[in-house]
Amino acid sequence: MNKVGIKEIAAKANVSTATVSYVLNGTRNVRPKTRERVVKVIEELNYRPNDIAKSLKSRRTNTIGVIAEDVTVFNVPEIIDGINEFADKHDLHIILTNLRLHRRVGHNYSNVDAYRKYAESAVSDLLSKQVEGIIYIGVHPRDVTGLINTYGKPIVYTYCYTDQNVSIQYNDEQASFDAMQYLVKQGHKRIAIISGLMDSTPSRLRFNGYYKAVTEFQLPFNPQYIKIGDWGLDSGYRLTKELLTLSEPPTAVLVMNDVMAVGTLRAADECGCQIPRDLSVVGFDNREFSDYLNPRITTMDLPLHEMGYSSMSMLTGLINEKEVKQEEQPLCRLLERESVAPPRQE
Amino acid sequence: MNKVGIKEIAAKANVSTATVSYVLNGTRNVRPKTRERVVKVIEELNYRPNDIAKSLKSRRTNTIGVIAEDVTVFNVPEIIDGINEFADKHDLHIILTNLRLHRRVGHNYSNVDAYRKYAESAVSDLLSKQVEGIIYIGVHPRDVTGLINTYGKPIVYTYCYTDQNVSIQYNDEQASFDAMQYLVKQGHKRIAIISGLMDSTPSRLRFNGYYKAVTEFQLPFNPQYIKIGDWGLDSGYRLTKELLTLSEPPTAVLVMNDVMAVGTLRAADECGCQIPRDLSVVGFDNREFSDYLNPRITTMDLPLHEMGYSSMSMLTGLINEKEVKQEEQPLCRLLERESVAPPRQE
DNA sequence: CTGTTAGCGCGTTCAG
DNA sequence: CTGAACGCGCTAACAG
Repeated sequence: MNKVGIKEIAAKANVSTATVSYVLNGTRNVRPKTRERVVKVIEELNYRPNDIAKSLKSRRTNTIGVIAEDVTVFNVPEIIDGINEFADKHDLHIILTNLRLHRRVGHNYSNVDAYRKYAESAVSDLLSKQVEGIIYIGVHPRDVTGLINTYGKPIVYTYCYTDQNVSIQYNDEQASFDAMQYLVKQGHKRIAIISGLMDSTPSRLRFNGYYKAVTEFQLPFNPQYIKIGDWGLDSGYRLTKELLTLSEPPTAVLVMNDVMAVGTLRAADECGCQIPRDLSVVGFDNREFSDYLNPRITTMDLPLHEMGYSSMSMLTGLINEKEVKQEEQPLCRLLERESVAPPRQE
Repeated sequence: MNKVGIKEIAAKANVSTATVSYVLNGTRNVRPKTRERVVKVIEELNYRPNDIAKSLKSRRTNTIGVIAEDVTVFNVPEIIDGINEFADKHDLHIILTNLRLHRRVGHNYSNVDAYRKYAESAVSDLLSKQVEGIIYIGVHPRDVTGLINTYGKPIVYTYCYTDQNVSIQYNDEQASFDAMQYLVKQGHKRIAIISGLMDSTPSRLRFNGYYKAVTEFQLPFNPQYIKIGDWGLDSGYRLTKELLTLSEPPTAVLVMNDVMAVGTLRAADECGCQIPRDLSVVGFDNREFSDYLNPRITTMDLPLHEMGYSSMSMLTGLINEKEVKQEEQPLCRLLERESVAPPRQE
C-alpha cells in the first residue's frame, strides 16, 4: 500500500530526509539540481506525505469537526454545502458526525438528556482526532445550552444556539416582517397567520415580525386571524378551513412553513376558494416541493448555504484567536411565485 | 488547550507512561490500586488521548473517506445516514468531501474531464489523511470508470459504478418490473411509460423492466405508450397530454421519477382526467413531496439508507482483505398511496 | 504478575 | 545539505 516514506525517497535520491522535507514544503532553499532529483523520485514512487505524522509535529490538523443533529433533515445538506465551500477555499477538511437524532430519539428534542450521551461522545471523539474547531448544526432552532462541553475548543452553533457561544442564525423576525410588508404592498389588510408550535423559537420570532407589521402598517388586529398549528400538513388544512369560514375571512395568510401551506392549498381547493384570487398565501422554508405545487407557492427562502459558510468563517476566526464579533444575521429572501395576488375588490 | 499528555498523567500518578497506557487500553494487568490512582488523575485533568499520535504508531486511523459528488442532491443525505449507522456501530469515523458538482460543473456529468481534478485532489487528500478506505457517492447512476485512481486503497462506489470496482446499486430493472406487476394485478393492461433521458442507465434498466413485464404478462405493446422525457416536470406534463389524447389512451402510466409525475398530475387535471379514476400513476424515487401532492402518489421508494450501509459493510470487508462477493442488489419498495386504482370498466 | 525503560512511527526543523 | 532531537502514545524487553 502507501508504504513509501520520506526515507526511501531520501535514499533513492542520495540526500537526507531533511532535504526531502525542504523540497516538499519549500521551507528552505535547495539547489535546483538536487531538488529536481528529489522531485523525480517522489513522482516515480508516487509518494504522498503522511498527514498523520505531519500533524503530530505541527500540532495542526487543518480539520474541522462538524456535528449534525441529523443530516436527513431538509435544511442540513445545504448548510454542509456552505461549510464545504469555505473549507475548500481554505484547505480545511471536514470530519462529519451525524447524531441521527430523528432515528434515535424521534422528535423529542426538548429532552436534552435523551441525546446528550451521543453529543458528548461525538465531541469527545472529535477532540481526540485533534480537530481545530467544531460546528454544531441543529435540526431546529432552539437553545441547547449545556448540551456539550468542548473544554475550550472553539465551537460555533448554527440552526441552534447557546447562551455562551457564537451562533449563526438567520433573522426570523425580519423574514416574517418582510413577508408581511410584501403582502401589504399588494394591498392586503386582513392578513392571517398560521404559526408553528408556540414553544419554538422560530414561531415566536416570526410571530413578532407579524405583530410588528400589524402595528407598523396599522392593520386590523383580529385574534381570529391568529392560528396556532403544529408544523404539520393537517394543522394547515384544518386551520385554513377555520379561517375561510369566518364571517370576514382574511384575504391573505402567512403560513410558517411550506408543509402547512400544502394543507392550506388543499383546504382552499375544497372550499372552492381560488388561490391566489380569493386568498393569497406566503409560505416559509422554500422546500423543494413548494415549486411543484399548483399554484407554485411564494415562500421565504432560508439562507442555509450562507449560514454554513459564515459558521466556518466565524470558527476560523475563533481558532486564530482574532476577536470575532457576532456578524449580522443572514437574511431570508422572498421568492415570488404564484400564490400571491392583490385582494379582490369587494 | 488539550496540552495534557500521557506523561503529565504519569507524573501526577507516580507511575510510568507505560502504566498509564496499559490502564487506558486495558492492554495488560495493572494492580487495581494503581489503576484507580491513574484513572483518577486522568479524570481530574480531563485527559483525552491524542488519536493522531495513536494512529501514527498503530497505522490505523479507523477513518473512512466519503466522497460525495454533491450532498445537496436528494438521494445523498440518506445514503450518508446509512454510512453513519454502520460507522457508529463499528467505531469508524467519516471524513466527508463534497465535490459540489452541481455548483461547479452543472449537470454536465458526461464530461468527466471537467471534474476529474476535483475528484483526484479529493482522493489525494484522503490518502494523505490515511483513510482506510473510500466510498464514492454519485449523483446519478452512471459509469465513472477512469475517473480516479486510489493506488490500491479499497474503494466502493455507490449510485455509480466502474468496470473494475465494487459498487452498490439498487435493482432498477426489478423495481420497474414490480411496479408493472402491481399495475397488472390491479387489472391494467394498457400501461404507458414515461422514461427519463435514454442515455441514462436507470432509464435503460427501468425500461427493461417495463418491457419484460409487457412480454411476461402479455400486455398490448403499443409504441405510442412509450414516451421519452428528460426527468423534468415539463416533459411529464407534455407527454402525459400526448398520452391522454390518443384514440385509445392508457389506463395507467409508469413515470420514471416523481418530478415528471407532478407534470402528469397537472396535465391530467387540465384535461379533466381524474387520478386515479381515469388514469393510474406510479412514480419513482419517493421524493418527499410525492406525499404532499393531491392525490398522494404511489411511488417506488429507493433503498438509499441500505445502500450506504451496504457500501460500508462491503468496504470494511475489502479493508480486512476478506474475499467480498458482490451482494444482492438492494431492492426498491413500492409505496402504495392514492394514485392507483383498478381501471374503469368500459 | 506488576511496573519501568527505551525505541519506534514519520515527517519537521534546528544546530552544525 | 546533514544529523538528530522531537511530537505523543504504544509496546517489546527487562527487572523486581
